[in-house]
Amino acid sequence: MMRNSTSEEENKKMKKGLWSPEEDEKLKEYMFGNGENGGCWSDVSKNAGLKRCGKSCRLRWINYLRPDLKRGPFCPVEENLIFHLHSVLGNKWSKIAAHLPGRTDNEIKNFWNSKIKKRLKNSSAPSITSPNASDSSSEPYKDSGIFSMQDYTNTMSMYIEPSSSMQPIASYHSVLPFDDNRVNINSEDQRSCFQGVPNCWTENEMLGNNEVIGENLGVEEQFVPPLENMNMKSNIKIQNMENYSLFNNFNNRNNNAENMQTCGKCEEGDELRLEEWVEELMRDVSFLPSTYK
DNA sequence: AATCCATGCAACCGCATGTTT
DNA sequence: AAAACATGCGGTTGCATGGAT
Repeated sequence: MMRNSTSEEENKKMKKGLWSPEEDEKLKEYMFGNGENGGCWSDVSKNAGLKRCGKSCRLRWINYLRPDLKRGPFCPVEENLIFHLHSVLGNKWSKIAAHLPGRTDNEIKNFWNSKIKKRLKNSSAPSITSPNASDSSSEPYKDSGIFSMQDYTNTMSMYIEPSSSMQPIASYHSVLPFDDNRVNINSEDQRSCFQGVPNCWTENEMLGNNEVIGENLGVEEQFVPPLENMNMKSNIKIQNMENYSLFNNFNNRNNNAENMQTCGKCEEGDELRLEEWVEELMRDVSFLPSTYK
């Protein structure tokens, strides 16, 4: 990385506040001509003839001018995805945004702070940031209008019933534990939620039945059930160790039989309460990046 | 018509982290 | 190893807008 002589004094002279259409044009023109790798952001600012600091240019490009951005309101599918991912990742907006093609971390953060927080506040639901995993009687968010526990439980069964193929957490199919908004990607409305998903993807790929999704998610992704949302008394019968391993080792890009490690001390045929299963899962989190521990 | 208030969103700020010298 | 700088992230702020009074 080349150093730059961007002094404090220079930064003070930089313009702040809203971007004018002219400034947008300049930045777009430069970025289309040079690409995001055409230099460091302070160079972008200079070369594009903008009196903005590099940081401001970067933000404007990433959050507003990028051609692959999807504007407009969040569809129910996206809302559910955000909700679900937030329950797993917390306020890791950039990580959440990585699962929503065409959406920015800022957009999602704003959405969360305005819409979802309000909805949760209006309901009597407990705070999302203070899950009480041991309280089996609670049904968080039950009355928040965001999802029903029954739906959630049904969806969880998708993960844990060997009869169904295990779905990675961020597959678009598996992230619909809420509402009646089962995804029907044949519907134009729902399909529009997937702008940014490569056109070549098949329905299966969009629904997560393909390693393309896993590849797309990156190596850091893994299935981490949102503890606060679970019916901890549900029973899981481990009938298919392959799926159980796959479930627990989604972070492993190469989910082949040789590479699979088991997580916890479960064996085929074991019957676990979900509560126990989660304990098992959380006991062995050595594969998780430190940020998740 | 004027004012107040709530809301949504764009942008800034400070900090952490990574890279280069 | 330390300093300087760039980048990225999350929290926060402030402005624009629209609805209510």
